[in-house]
Amino acid sequence: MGSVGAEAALSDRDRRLLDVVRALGEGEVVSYGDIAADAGFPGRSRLVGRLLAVHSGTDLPWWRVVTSAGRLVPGHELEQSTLLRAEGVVVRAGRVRSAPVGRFSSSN
DNA sequence: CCCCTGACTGTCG
DNA sequence: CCGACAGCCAGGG
Repeated sequence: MGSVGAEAALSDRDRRLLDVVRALGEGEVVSYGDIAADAGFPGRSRLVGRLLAVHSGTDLPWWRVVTSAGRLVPGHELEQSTLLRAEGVVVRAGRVRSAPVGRFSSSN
């Protein structure tokens, strides 16, 4: 334990937000607001965006997070769409098939 | 401490 | 569908 991992520097709030993102499974897509609300911080959607932008590259499945409109992350649409499609999520014109209200599957 | 920017969101036209 | 506005909070200069 004594390792000073990046998480060690995180505040309880940030850690909780990241925890919610990590809890996402394959084909499960939610919005920034959902993450924030689920972590106990309704309305703090911007925090999630900034947090993901900083921590992207770790164990964080950032591609499972989209905007409330189902819009993919600007600048990462191609990569994100590829990752989502690989999980069975239907992506169309930089957008997920419906509103990010939970899990997305080709059979749902 | 002030000001600007941002991987956000909902409303309005 | 898209742009403009307002509300929101945090970080960097």
